Amino acid sequence: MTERALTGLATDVVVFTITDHRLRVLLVQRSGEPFSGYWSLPGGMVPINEALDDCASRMLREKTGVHGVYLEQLYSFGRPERDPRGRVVSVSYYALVPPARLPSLPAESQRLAWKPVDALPELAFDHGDIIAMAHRRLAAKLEYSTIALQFMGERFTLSELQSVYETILGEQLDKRNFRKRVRNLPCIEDTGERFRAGKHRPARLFRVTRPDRVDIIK
Amino acid sequence: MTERALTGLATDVVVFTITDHRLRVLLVQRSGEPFSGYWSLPGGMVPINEALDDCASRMLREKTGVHGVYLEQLYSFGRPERDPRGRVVSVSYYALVPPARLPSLPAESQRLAWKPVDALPELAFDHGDIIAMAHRRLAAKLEYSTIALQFMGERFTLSELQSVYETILGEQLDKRNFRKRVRNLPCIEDTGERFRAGKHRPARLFRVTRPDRVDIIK
DNA sequence: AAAGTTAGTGTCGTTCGTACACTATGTCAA
DNA sequence: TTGACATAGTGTACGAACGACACTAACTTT
Repeated sequence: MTERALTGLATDVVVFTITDHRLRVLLVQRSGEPFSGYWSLPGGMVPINEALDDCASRMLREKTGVHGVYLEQLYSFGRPERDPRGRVVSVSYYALVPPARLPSLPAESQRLAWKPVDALPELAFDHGDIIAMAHRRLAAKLEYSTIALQFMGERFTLSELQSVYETILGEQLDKRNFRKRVRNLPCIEDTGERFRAGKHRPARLFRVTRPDRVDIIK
Repeated sequence: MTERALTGLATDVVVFTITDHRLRVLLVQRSGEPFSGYWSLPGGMVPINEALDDCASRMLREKTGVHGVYLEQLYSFGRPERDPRGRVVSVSYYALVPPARLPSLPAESQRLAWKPVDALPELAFDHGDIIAMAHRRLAAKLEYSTIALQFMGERFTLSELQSVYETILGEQLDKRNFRKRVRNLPCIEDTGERFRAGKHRPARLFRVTRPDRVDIIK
């Protein structure tokens, strides 16, 4: 049994993005003990004068350079044994980064990578539980909020949006029913424009009217 | 500006009950500074070796003697200025105590009281925010889970259950629609018994089949 | 001009939510 | 014993939302 002297408060952030039709999480490979070689969520200790939200936001910015994206507190994990070095309670958050705003990860650091949620490497601490809970929360929010729009860029097609839903839920959706649901959301608006890609009919481009807002539906 | 040296982790518990057709919260009147005379949630520092859930559960038991009731983590509040004495992050919980299990509060301590949520006294720290969030969460869960059953005793009438909904939501519900919804929940079962009270027709008594479980509906 | 590829659309049946008012069964008092 | 009182208990009809389901439209390439 390790000495239990240290005590601390950390934030960990589950940073989601979608690329290549897979939901991915930003992970850092640990170099020191404990869990050397294992992967962990970006996070760190909360400075004495920093709000929890600010700390999570800063963690995200320091690792990715991304700011101003959707960020929400998830849960606090506090099993005494979760960190073998001592008592560390983690206030966890999750963030959504649209693929269009993906930073190019610094090439030197192979220790930072976007790993698919359905094929995670070995994770340190209880970070597997944290990611699982974040994924559940995200999937649940798809059903009753407009949170999925946080993954979209400036303009997008309905097929792209549908693909986001399918990727997060892990199941196919009916195209006509999906469009029925989504077309009369007040926060989505048809720009008259079209988007051509490949040898087929071009798609209408849509825009989010209030990109910063996540509305609760119903 | 006060010295910001102290740092700590606390849990605070919003303990709900319903009596007299009002949703009530257990509050403690503070005697020392800061916020002397103000009311606050039962809570306290988390010991280094205690899990967060266990700590919240213990807080509840120490103040009320109640144990084994519904208890769920709510949110972590961590604005640096929330406690003027120093940095204290609060991992907040909420608990539901059925009126039937209400403890008789120790008569000596007038400092412990069940205050109606719609007429709260002056609250210390950010405890008003915590209670508001707990109330919102509870009301939201009424819609898509069987959480309201946590307020019921061993046997109960549908009118009593409806009253719980109405008290938490702060609005009247239609009796026939309510009964339609609730009658075919698999977790509610008609005991053949009747309950007579007053000079009117006696009501059927129901029972929860799995009192410990809260199911998600739909 | 034909083949390939994705975009885009409508109907029907079912279920769910909601609005709405009267009868049933007990107690109590005159 | 009977009538007044108080709460328990019940059904229907309408509109909205949801889910299953298959074909046509528009563009590119060869």
